[in-house]
Amino acid sequence: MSFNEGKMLPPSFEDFVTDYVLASLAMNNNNNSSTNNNNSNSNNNNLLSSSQQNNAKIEQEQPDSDTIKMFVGQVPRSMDENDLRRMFEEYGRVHSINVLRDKTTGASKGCCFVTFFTRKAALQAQDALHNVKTLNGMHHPIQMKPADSENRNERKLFVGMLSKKLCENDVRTLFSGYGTIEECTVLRDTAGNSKGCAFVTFASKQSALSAIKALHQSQTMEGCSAPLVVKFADTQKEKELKRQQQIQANVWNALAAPQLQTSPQQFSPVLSNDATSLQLLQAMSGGSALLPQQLLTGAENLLAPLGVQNLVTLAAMSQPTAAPLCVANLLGKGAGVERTLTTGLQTGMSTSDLSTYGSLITNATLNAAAIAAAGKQIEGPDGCNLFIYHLPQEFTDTDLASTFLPFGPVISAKVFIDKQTNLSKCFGFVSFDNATSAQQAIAAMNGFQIGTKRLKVQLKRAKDASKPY
DNA sequence: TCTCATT
Repeated sequence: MSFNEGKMLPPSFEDFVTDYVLASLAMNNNNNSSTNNNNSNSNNNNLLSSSQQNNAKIEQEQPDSDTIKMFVGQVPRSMDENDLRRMFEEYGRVHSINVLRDKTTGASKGCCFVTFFTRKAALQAQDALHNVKTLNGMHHPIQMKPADSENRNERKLFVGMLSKKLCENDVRTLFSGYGTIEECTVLRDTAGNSKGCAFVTFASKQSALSAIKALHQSQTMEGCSAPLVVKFADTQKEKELKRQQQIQANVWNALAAPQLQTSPQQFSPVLSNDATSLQLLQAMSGGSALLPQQLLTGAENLLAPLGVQNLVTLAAMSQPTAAPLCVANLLGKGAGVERTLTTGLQTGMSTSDLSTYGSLITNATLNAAAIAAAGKQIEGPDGCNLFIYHLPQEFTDTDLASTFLPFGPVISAKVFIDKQTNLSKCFGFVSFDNATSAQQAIAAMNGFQIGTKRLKVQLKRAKDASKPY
């Protein structure tokens, strides 16, 4: 699906972060390189027409059957299909090129596939470019190799707890007895030192399995705290999962930070400050390779002053299906990026007006405190009372109230405290004055992950529900 | 201790 199709869904928070950051970077790039007179501004417009042209060519003439489709990495994001075609055509006629792009933003992911008409041209290009030529602005040379076949992941091993003294050839030697090695890479830091782990891809899955059987935990290498690890490398899905967990961990760090008591005024200045917002987004997105490293350091500290009151904001932003607050609008506006998000859970919430948003938060915080101060639990009508389980240990009545206030008028919020220990039992009740708000809160917050646990948010059983008659 | 990217 193209990013400029009319029926586009509201972008996920992840995509928004990417979009926002890319837009910011793009603006900087344009400013910095205004003398270059490059055409990166019009990339998106060119995209559709160029790929249509490619499609037309594909129908007319087939490449040789033994040609190799190549994957090409370390491509500047500013290069489009036309730029790349020009580069590759030095090595032979190019059948097709496609730049890998973010589905939502259309921004290049910094890599592409290229298919030459002949195998020979593909290999010539690889010879001339792979680890040889470094494209403008890149810190590493072009990486060019046959595109991954679908089953590559099940032939690819991750090797951990490897002595840092071993180089690629040492690792190859170690694994050579189990089958043909297609690729072997030792992971290194920027200084070129081994990170103590490697990837080894065998030509067959059977070889990979043999290597695991024979080598996993077979020895403890020099300088390693645990025996050698040999296992299948993470799949794309697993990496995505880990990334999500990292996001939640960052959210959790923000919430569990010691400075939980914040004044209501603190929130809107944070949002109105572009640099801080960016850092907040980075911390929540688990960081991104796109981002300058120095901005990432200390992001958790920056998050701390936000406090628990904004769990719902964080929840909304990291969970695409639930977006009760339109923070994206505000940030987009602040960065000079036009974006429209029409989620409007409650009337008036979809405003792009920063001051309105600030006062919403302020009111919510004050209300939350007031509700918590009311003390004991009040029941709403049937269908308006929620049972919430897996709350963070430190969560207070006020936190609970402010978490659920954006979904509607909360008349009561109570975390249950163990009488013996005075500690939270990690569950509580929230009551709204209407059932719709309760349903919206369930839709948005049930399953929201904090650390390794997920909030359980469901209707509290009606008082007489347990009675069988 | 999972690469910068794999439609």
